Amino acid sequence: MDLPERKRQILKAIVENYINTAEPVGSKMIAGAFSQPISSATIRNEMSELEEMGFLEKPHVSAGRVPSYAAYRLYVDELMDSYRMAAGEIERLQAEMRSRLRELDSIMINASRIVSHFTDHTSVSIIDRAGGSSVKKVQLVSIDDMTYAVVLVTENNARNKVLRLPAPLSETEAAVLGRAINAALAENRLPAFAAGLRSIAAPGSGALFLADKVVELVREAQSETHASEVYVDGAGRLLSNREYQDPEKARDLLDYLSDLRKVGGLVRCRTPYVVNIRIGPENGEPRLWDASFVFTAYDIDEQTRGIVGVIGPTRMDYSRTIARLSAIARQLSRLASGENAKYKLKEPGDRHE
Amino acid sequence: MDLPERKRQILKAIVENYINTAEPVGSKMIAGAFSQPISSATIRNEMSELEEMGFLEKPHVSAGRVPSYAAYRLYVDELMDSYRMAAGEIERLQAEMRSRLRELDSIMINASRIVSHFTDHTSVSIIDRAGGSSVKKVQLVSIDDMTYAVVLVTENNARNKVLRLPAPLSETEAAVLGRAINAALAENRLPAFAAGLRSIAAPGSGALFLADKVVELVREAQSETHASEVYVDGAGRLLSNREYQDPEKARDLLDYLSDLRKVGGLVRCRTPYVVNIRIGPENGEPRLWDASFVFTAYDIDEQTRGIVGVIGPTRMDYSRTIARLSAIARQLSRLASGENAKYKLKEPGDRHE
DNA sequence: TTTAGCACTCGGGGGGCGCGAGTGCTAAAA
DNA sequence: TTTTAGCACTCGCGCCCCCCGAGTGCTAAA
Repeated sequence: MDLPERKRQILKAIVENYINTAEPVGSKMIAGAFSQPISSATIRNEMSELEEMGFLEKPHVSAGRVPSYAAYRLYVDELMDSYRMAAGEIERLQAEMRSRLRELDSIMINASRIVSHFTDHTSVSIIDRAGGSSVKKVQLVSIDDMTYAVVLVTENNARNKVLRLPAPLSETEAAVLGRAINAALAENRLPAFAAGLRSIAAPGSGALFLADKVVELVREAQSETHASEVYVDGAGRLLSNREYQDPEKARDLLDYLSDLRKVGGLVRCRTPYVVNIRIGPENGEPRLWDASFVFTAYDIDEQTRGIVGVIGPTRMDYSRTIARLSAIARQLSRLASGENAKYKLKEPGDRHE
Repeated sequence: MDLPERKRQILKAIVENYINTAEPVGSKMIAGAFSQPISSATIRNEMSELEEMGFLEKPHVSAGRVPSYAAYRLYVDELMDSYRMAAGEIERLQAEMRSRLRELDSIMINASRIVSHFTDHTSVSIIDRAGGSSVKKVQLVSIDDMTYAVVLVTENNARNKVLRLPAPLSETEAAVLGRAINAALAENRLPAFAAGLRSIAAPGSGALFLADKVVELVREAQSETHASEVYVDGAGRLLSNREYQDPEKARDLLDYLSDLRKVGGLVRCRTPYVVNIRIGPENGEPRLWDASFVFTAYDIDEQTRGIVGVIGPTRMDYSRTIARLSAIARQLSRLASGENAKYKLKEPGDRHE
């Protein structure tokens, strides 16, 4: 973007002012904010040009100007200073994270809580199994002869699902079935195995039902992020923003956020530790047109990636948010990979797109 | 409550009117609603008596009256007609539930969703392990030699937690440890076993760490409802109510709801299929003073109880909510116990307190 | 005991008004 | 040519005021 230096400075000042005050910015305000004195008339000229270029908008004739989406985009791409967290902030963050994140599988919920708390925005936390979480092992755990827990063991996580069988299955039968399933799984011919079983076993038998379910669960585990792996926290903080004082708007957004599958689908982010920013319409989803979604990924292991992000008004303090998010992501990754960081970590605010 | 019949009718009409309109109710309004003609002056006399008795309040001199908490209490206890769901409604409910609730352990999340959808209120869903969920079996599943999933099998559910060990532990060692733990668990001397292990095993060894963690997890499983077993859905629906148009109030309540532990603590409900109603201050929690919490429990098994409920303004349509909630609870229990209902089920709206 | 009538109360909505922030334009200064 | 000062103009917002009307309590008659 080959915008003359002075226009850039003016635009930057306007965006930052608006971020802080949520009120349209006038020419005098900006004139006062410059080091070398410059008259408000000059600013006005520049501003009306910036408006023609599509960076500013007027809510009405005699109010100041408000940044457009294009302005925010330019701001985060080129104008924004990167914010560095003070030592104290970082310490508080680390302390809080250490105390909360003792177990690996509570990472998601707690990450969400921490992000929301430290950024003062509504947060989203997602587990993303890139290309599927290659199930390594399946364990059938008998609860009673009609009820089994299927434990799927993946790279460094496990999850279980409890199923009720249509017909009883003894523990020894289950053990046999379990071995067969794992053998099939290792050779990657699980669906074939289940199909084969269908011709042998009695229809409606517990073993057949269980085998089918396992195939389904494994497939599910390997495909998309699913709802149980999306978590939203701090929804109430949305309401603190002036733009969501209108209950209609807030309601729309909250409703959207409670559809976790959709929220999970928002994220297409493959490069870890790069902070992604989606401003307004860039999100696709109409209900997010006046919201921004800022998120970043962290590695949990080679197959699994966590994503944390915040949702707030387009007028959010991007540079603070970015700094905090990436600090949190680095910490998370460090904790997830057991302190002995296998992955090269970037400095906060290094890159974003 | 020995209130004369006419006063009861008037109070009932006022409460119902207010539930529908959210606006203070005047004497004429009520006079018109009666079958035998009765003058507004008479109503006014009655109303001012009801006010003295603490059932009505005046927002200001020249508005109508608004029911007090006591009035809602009396209303749900004695005045309210019980609402019966139409056949169509029940069918839709059952269809939706069948399609959503295939797996047992997704009950909580989906129950919440269904309740929110059918009652049009914010819903809460909790798993309550009355007196602890007696862990029947512990399974150690190796992910790699530094990482294990501990699967706790309870009456008819399972949950797992992934732990990273301080030192490696082979799969065969884990199997031995697993057997020992289960033996100890069966005889209810698990803590003693872990303590004994401490004197034999090397400090900092994987086995010791794991054993300690298992003890901790079992204890945790046996104690309180914990955060991962509380789920809130449809938070946005709060904002549809006139009383939460004020973002301040809405924010307070949403913040409260996002503290899941606290929400879990709200519920002290031991009798299943009885709809409990906590009106305003009855909830204890100050942030719920102008909200009502209506909930009911359903049996999952002898040890485990699910709780579903809704949170809304004190002016909520109690009788519809009660009918729907108890229909949902009965369905849930039926599904959870595999259609062959072991528990005697009540009719909807039968009892509540 | 009920009812009609009446004076009184106030909250809320609408209209009018003035303030002030902000703009665009023009003309002079740099 | 660019910057700046000056000025007329616009218009949203807050303020005040006032009136309307729903609703009340009281009193006196049925």
